[in-house]
Amino acid sequence: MSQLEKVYDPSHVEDKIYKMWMDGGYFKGVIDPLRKPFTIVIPPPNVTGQLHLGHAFNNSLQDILIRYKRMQGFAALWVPGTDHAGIATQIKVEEDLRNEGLSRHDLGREKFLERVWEWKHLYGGRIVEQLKKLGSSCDWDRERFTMDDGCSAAVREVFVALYEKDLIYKGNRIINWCPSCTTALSDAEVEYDEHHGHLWYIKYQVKDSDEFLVVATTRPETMLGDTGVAVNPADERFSHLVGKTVILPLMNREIPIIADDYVEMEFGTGCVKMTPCHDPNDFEVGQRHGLEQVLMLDEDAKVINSGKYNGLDRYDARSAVIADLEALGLLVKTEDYEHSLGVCYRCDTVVEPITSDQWFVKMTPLAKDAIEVVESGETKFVPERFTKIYTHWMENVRDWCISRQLWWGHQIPVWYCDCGHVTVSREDPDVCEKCGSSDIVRDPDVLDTWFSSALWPFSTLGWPEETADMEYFYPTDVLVTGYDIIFFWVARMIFSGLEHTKQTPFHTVFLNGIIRDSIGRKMSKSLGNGVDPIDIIEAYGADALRFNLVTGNSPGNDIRFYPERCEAMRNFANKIWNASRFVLMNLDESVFGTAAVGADAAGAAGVAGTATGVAGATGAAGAADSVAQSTWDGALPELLELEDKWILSKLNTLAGEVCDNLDKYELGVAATKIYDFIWDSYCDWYIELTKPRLQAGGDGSLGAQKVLLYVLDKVLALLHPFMPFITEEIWQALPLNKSMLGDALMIQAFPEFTDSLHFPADEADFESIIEAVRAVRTQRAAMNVPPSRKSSLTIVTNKVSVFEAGSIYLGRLAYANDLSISNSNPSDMSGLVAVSTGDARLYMPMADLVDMDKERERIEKEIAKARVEIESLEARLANEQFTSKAPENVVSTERDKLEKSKALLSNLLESQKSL
RNA sequence: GGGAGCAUAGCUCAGCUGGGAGAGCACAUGCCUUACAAGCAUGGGGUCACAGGUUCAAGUCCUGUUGUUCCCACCA
Repeated sequence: MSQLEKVYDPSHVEDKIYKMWMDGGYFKGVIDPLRKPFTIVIPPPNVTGQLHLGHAFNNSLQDILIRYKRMQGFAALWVPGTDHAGIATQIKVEEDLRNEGLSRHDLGREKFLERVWEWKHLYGGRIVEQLKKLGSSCDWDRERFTMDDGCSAAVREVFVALYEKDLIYKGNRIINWCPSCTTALSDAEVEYDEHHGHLWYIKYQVKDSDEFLVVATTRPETMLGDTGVAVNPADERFSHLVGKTVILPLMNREIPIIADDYVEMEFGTGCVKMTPCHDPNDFEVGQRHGLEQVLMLDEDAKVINSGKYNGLDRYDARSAVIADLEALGLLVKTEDYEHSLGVCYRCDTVVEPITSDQWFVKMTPLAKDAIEVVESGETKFVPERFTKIYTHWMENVRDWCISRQLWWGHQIPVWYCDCGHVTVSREDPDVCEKCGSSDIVRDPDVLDTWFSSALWPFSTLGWPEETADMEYFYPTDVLVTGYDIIFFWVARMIFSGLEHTKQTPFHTVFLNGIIRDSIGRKMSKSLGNGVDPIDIIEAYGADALRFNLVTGNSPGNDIRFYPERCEAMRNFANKIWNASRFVLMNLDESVFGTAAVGADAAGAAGVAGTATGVAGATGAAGAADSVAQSTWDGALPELLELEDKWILSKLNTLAGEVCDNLDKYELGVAATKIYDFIWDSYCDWYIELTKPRLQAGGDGSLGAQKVLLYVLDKVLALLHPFMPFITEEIWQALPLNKSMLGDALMIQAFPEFTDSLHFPADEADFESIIEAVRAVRTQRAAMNVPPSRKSSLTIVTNKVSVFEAGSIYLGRLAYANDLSISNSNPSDMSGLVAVSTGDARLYMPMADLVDMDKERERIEKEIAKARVEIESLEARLANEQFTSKAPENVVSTERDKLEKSKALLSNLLESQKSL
């Protein structure tokens, strides 16, 4: 009857289903006063970027949460968008230009920016399309870009507001300079790598004396900019020299010897050369002591202000300086030295600390509330341990350098006038606001990319306008991102949200780890160990990729990625596919009416059709049109068999636990439970159990069909957030009352726990049957009996009615051709092999197949084991400490165990008699 | 110099608020049992890093040790 293919092929399904969702408008976040909103904003990927596994992971998590909440009835909104990624994007376009033999300066600012926009239009859609391949249910009508008009307006508003509150200032301070990107960087944008370098010891002669001071340095070329030598005030070795001067070698400059606590007496020689323009510490010491500032490197890290060294690259200058010092006999010694070096997070170039005029955000006043809101629990981190990392950073944060010497980005809204006045304005001014001169020049710098990202949760919803979206969807709910950008992004969103909207931008920060390769290395371009998610999707399907990423790991932990693991997940998808195929092909047309027809229709439009190449023609419309319909009201049969209650009760428990896990962000645990239920409980047991009923026909068969379909429907809903494509594809084929339910699984109600389907006693009864079946199978396997060899089976049990209820399938599961169930031993025990469980003894006439001596040995062992178990349980229950202190349910569980062990022992002893 | 994570089956990892260890892959044996061989059944394999402690009860909580990874930090 069913024409569904035997093997699930995601490539014929996913695009079609995605289009169906889009056409249905199911991703739209709709303002509905009757519903609660649930909002997630995407961490905007770089507009020039390509999807990597980190994106795939992060966006899978977001999609799971948003689909779950949507199915729960929330007005779910997932806001997508991309980031202009100042440095990264500018570098790429400049690379392009370089291939044409041009630099950005050849084009000029305006032309260059045109080029970047062109680039953006060309590649900006790529990553968005890749996100769709993953199944991301974003509201694409609300897609934003950090440099679109709205976001730019937000940036402008924030800059001016902070300036007016005196929280933004311009200052000449020491900053991190990337000579390759030729821009300033914030502290967060510098990464520190261990580096083996040297420590050079250089002699500085004290003026008018034959004494020398020896300084140690890792960057000898910076001596060209030295303006002092510092010693510790308590250091008696040098106290007589403080206040005197030394002659700076090579430059022959007279510089003072000063005393400052910053100097550690034990380190090096106890004397530190002071280069205020090129070292953050020296800068501060210099400020305290009024040291002169000599800048000795320009923006390309070439030497300036240093006579014959001018124009040398910093490393050439280092060699030259060392050679000259050595020639003069001033180089005392050179030691190998391990130290950390700051490099640019975009291009890995060693950064230079340089004094420079830059714009800064004052952090201390902003950090205060941002700490408070996290410590009070108003904003929570999941996992919780990241709270400490965040607060520690926030408590020690320094002012944020926000100006960048780039062209691609939000240009700083500041205009300078010859009169000295600085105009900072929300609107582009024509004249100086003070003197009225039209001769004003705009600050050429742009803002740090993260300045605009920091506003993302509200700029995307229309702020600073008072939009309906802002009103309804803000604050957002959960921010899902990698722990590696807590400082760059999360922290800055929190203080920005608090400062500008007076609210925390989200109540939960759900952090995910880093994806590593199979041997634990970070994936990187330079290592070439990256895996393209699109390749994985093509090979195994998006559902398999998602399931791989989300199972087997816990929140905040890194993941090693094994493509082979996707195979297991693809197999799981195939398992569901075939189980569904089984259910569909067994539904009775006369009862499910249009159902069977509908199932076929969907199958034809979906898989069977695609397999014959018709898919393209029918496409998404085909799937939507062929939604299976049924007149079945969805009600369970009045008479539920034991196994029906068992599976329904397990499903019910599962639904409760999955909701619970998802609410606690334990996505992996939830996914694993669904996996186990589908594969183990539903496929390996329940479907097998229904086969005899389905073959027998009648009410029993119909009941089984309804339960099969009911459970499949619910479990597809449970699985849908994790594996959206295959679940939707199958659901479309299910004969349900879609006119009542709606046309897509993704908008069905998410199953939850209900008392009416909770049957613990029946579950336990059925477990007795499972246990008995397993015991028989184990014994047969031990005897090497193939399933094809049937035998009679005599079950002796005090749960006769339970086993009788299972008699229809017991024979099949235990490979028996003749079944007898009673509460007393068979009259003739000769030639029987027996296995025992707590509730039954099972006799098979296969004595000829076993070595009786070994069989006796086996039973002896089992008896001994049971006795040990009983002894231990009795001891525990006899312990007054245990019975009085342990909770009642634990004690009763132990009593049950004891009863069971005793029953098992008695069954073992009884079956021993037959040997 | 601070801080954090991790250490569980051959491999990769789950194990939520303490009640007697799981999955996937791998391995072994037997099966084409009419949904699925991308499958079914059965099995082997773990002093849960080490040492203390709390508790009636400890992979699970506390302390320390070792190994490992990472983050932060102004020691030239």
